[in-house]
Amino acid sequence: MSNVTISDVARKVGVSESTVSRCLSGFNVRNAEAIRKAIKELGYRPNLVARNLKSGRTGLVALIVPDITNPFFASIVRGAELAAGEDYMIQLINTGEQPEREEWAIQRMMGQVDGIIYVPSQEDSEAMTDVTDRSIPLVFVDRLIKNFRNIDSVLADNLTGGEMATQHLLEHGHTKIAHISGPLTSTPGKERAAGFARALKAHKIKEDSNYFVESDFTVLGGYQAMMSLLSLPTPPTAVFVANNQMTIGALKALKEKAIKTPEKMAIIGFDDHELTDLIDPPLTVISRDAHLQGAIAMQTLLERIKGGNQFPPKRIKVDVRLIVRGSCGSTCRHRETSTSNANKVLSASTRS
Amino acid sequence: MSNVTISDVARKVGVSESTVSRCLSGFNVRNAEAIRKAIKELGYRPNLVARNLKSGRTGLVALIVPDITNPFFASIVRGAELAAGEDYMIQLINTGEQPEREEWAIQRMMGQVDGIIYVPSQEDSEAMTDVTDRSIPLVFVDRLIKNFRNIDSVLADNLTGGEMATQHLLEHGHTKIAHISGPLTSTPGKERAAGFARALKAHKIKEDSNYFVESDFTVLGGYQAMMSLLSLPTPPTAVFVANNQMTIGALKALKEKAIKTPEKMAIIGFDDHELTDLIDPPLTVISRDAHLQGAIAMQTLLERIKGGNQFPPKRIKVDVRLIVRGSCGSTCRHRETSTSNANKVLSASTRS
DNA sequence: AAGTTATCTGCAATCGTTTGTAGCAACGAA
DNA sequence: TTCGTTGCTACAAACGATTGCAGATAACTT
Repeated sequence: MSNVTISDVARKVGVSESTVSRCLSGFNVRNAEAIRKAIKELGYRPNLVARNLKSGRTGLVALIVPDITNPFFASIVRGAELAAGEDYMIQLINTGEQPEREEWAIQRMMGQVDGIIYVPSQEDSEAMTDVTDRSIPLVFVDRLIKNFRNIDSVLADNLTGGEMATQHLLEHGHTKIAHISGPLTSTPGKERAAGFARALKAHKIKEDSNYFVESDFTVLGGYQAMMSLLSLPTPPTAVFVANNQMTIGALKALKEKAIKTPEKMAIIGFDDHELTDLIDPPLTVISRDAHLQGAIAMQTLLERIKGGNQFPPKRIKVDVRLIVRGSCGSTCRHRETSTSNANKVLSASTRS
Repeated sequence: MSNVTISDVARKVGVSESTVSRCLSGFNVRNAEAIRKAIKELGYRPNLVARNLKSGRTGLVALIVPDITNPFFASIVRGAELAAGEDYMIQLINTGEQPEREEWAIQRMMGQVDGIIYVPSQEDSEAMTDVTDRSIPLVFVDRLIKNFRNIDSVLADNLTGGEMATQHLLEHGHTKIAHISGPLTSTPGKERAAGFARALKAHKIKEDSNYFVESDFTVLGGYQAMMSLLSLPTPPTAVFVANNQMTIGALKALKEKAIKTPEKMAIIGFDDHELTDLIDPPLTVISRDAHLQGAIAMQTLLERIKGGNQFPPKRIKVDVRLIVRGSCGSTCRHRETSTSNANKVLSASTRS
């Protein structure tokens, strides 16, 4: 509602609009003082929309995430924001994992933002095909859409993560190990499940389909999945849960059934949480630097916005690490193992 | 980067730009079919920036919060987004409780958004005075800035909350009760501390300045505060912590010192958390509906955007309630007490 | 003092839409 | 036939800034 425009300022000082404009952009101007004074007195503030129309850029980046209430995504957003600096602001959209809403959001964002950082819910999404046509920079984070082969992405090393988690349970002597997976239509769901399978195979343990429950990354889903595992004739003695929300649900189920952890049931989660070392027992997890992941995504996007399609699509994977606490049985506390020690480096290794 | 404009479409069909424009806005147009076809073929998408310039509105609302990583603020944002519907999108800014960044953000937002929802960090902020001059709709959430008397706000009933928390500890027989407060320069910090004081007074317990630690709403702050309480010659037997982050810190301190809760130290927090019933012992808290608070804020803002300053400033307070778990001693589990039962109603009671 | 350069200024076009106004055709009513 | 109405359409003027261009002024040079 900026009532006062640049021409008001110009008129008051007695110069042309262009002079005021140039004064604002830092050029040398004769009546600079008077102009600044008039600007202050009138309370003039440049209309960014008009400026954007002329310049063709908006200084806005859309961040499309499933649910900001999930601390993991909140960290991604925070990391991205910090990496954006003062040049770009963030437009946030929660999709609730609903593909229709994702499509709506993308459609609506195009032509209003300079780029999009996108956490899609499903790997196969036909509806998104026309998005690529439009030449708006896009970066996938955490998950991707399969038929978009030429798009930048910043994922985690989910395969190794799933493998490490399962391996850890195996090392504690478990053989009846279950996996509560995310949707197998999503990148992390699929990859973590693959890591689970690979670790079992390496130890020559045949997969029991009863011990594999595909869920939906939600608290409720995790709760139900754990409940169904507990109702098996011979329940597992250890569970690898594929994300933080489902782990919470699973823990609630264990608590409700008064099942002792780790004695009766060892549990390992994916993605850490500020409270994980306060719960009973402290939760062992596979973790990664979500902040970093968001920052890299933003950095990649900004390069793409500046540089266009000059460089080939990047496919970055950030490292995961094992944080051992108490929920898988006795080990020295707080041992941390990382897939590499380049974890904190912003220029993370680009693989494959 | 929308290369193709409305005039490209017009030329292709052989009509004027205005006809295409009217077709898009739903008017009856002779060659509607041909126009729609051309739009599809050319991949035309209206330039929202240009449209906004003409219409004078951007369809954007800024949400300025301290830290989206705090689940409480994440819920506020989520609630606000849902209340915004499809008409308004959300632009998110984290301030990290830094007043300079808040000021920068506000300055930058004005002229780019239609309204601002704002969680300020300090009650006295001189720097913000020129913000009111500009007639851009603004709503305070959770906290406010004092010298802005004529601005809408959606706060919580902090006074009652602080009182209820302290009262709860008193009912468990505690007399040596400490308070880890937020910054007394912030609305909730001040009001919750006032509630604490009022409850003590009502029970004729004189305040011990050793038992009052002013902290900063952060995990680290809560940790340090609890540590300092524990190092007192006669430590308190119960603590009321003024927000969720500090409570986490305080719990970490207790855990580190291996102090049993609630036997050696009862603790009650402010604001709930998905994990509070999984920690050991489950945490008793004062809680409120953050989702609702965000939704009401957005609703108020939209009314203000539409209606201007026709109606007087609203000062809304949402109710708080006590959620009893285990951290204050044995009571029946999961008892809930609310200041009123109108909690879930979107049109919350407007007081004072 | 005259010529050359450097510095600043205003005009007008532009970014991509929307929208008021006037013109035009078609139609029914008198 | 003529007049008023209706229903579309095109033209052009906005919205509020930026910017190339040419003209004006000032500041040097010789």
